[in-house]
Formats: sequence, C-alpha cells, structure tokens
Amino acid sequence: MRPGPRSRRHHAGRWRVFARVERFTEPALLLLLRERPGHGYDLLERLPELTGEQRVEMGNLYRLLRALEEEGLVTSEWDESSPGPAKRRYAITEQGAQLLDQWAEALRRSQERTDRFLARYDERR
Amino acid sequence: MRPGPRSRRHHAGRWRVFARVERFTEPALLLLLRERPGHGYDLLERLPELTGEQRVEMGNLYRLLRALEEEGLVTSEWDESSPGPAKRRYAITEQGAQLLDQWAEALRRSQERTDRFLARYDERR
DNA sequence: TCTTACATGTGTGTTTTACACATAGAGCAG
DNA sequence: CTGCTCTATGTGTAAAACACACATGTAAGA
Repeated sequence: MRPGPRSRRHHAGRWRVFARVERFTEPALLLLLRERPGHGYDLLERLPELTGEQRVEMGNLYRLLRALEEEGLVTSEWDESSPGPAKRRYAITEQGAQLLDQWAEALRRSQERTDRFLARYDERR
Repeated sequence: MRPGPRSRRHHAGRWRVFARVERFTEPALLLLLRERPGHGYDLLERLPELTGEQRVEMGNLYRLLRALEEEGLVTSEWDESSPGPAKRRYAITEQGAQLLDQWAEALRRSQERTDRFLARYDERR
C-alpha cells in the first residue's frame, strides 16, 4: 500500500514533486496536428518535444484521440497506403484549431498565476 | 448527463478551457503558511491571492491540511483564545519549507515547458 | 522461427478534484 | 428569543484525470 513515486503525497526529500498542467496532452496533440497530420504512434513519439520528461501513456492517448474526434476537433481516416500496419491518420479541424487558441490563452493565464506565485515565493526566500 | 462547465471536454466556443497546475493548492498553502500561520477558514480566504479565479473547495482544503500534518509538513493546535468558534491554527515545519522549495523548482520547470509550448504555438500562428 | 519495432486498442485501479451535505459557536436584526 | 448570517471544521461520495497492465495484429530482420 505504499504510495508510488508519483503519488499525491511527498516526504520532503524522498519523493519527487512534479508540477504538471492538467490535461496538457490535449493542447499538445492539437498543436502537433496543426503543424502536420499524423497517427497515434507517430504523435506518441513527437509528444515528448512538448511534454518533456513526462511521457504520455499510450492507452490514454488513443482514447483521447477518439474523444477529440467525437467532438469534431480532429478527423481521422485509415491509411493503408504506407508500409507497415494500418495507421489511423488524424488531422485537426477548424474547431480544433479554435480550441487550441483557447488553450494557448488559458496557458498564458496559468503562466501568470505561477509567475505571481514564484515572485511571492522569492520575496521572503 | 451533460458535462458541466469544468468538464474534461470542451466544444470550442461553448465551454471554458481552464489550464491548471495539478495539486497547486498544496504549494499555495505551504507558501501562505511560510508567510504566517493561520487556520483553515483563514487560508481559504487568502488562497485566491495565489490561485486567482480558481477557488479551492473547502472540504478538500481541510482534508489536505490534515494530510499535510500527517506527513509532518505542518503542525496544528486548537486556538480557543480568539473570539468565535475554535480554530485549528496551522504552522509550517522545516520539512514543509523544504517541500515548498521543491515545489518552486518543479513549478519553474513547468513554466519552461509551457513557455516552449507557447513559443512553438506562436511560431506558426 | 523468434524477436523486435510498429500500430491500435481495452480493462481497471489510483489519484485528484467537485459537489453535496452536516455540525456548531457567536453576533445581530426583528 | 427566534431566525439569520458569518465563522469554522468537517464527512460522504461521485466524477474526472491519470497510471498500469495487458491483448491483438502487421511486418521486417536475425
């Protein structure tokens, strides 16, 4: 029953504190797809450019892509032309691009909040 | 069954996208307590200085404070001297201050990630 | 033939957050 | 002195987000 290294609780020196923006995978996928279309496995490999050390779990990635499609934020089609196993190739829609814009604004607001936090933290360090 | 406004999914124009750092309340509490001790209700009112629009849910706040205490990050004692209902007055410990330092580092790394994201977003806007 | 890389998925548990409600002291308006 | 609001602390539980484990199949190369 010991909490793992990414558990909610952390003894000061023992476990790693890892600050993440929640649902960051969603805007990351939209940005990658705005740059160019791609399939799940491809996106899985391109994601670390944006998410860094925190790798995205593949099971949830495929589920997220289908959820995005259900909402009309991306579209997909089977690509059997290219070699290897069949791939589902995703592309961003106009709606998806608009949501990405909203995410960018939201992320800027989040940056400001964290900036204020860090400034206040540094004040009395 | 309609998802609420803070649901996981958002149609581009309809629902609000809200980027938050997960478990941000924890470092926020530690910072407030490093500045001066205080009780739950007091912290609930001071938190918006750090968290902004996203208000913290009081039920979870009290649970979080007790969890922090269990781990030795804060201490508490009943204060019945001051007027009104009895308050549980929390103070940060050395361990708590150390964890806050780790959070600050983690938040800076998170800022860098988001900066990279936004720079890449702006590139091809 | 076996292993590895590519590729897509399901099932389920844990963690984090949201929502709803319970309890009680104290001050004040009527 | 009754009801109302503000202060103050909590519990119960559901939903959302995320992690971990595993299943399935193609294709290429040792």
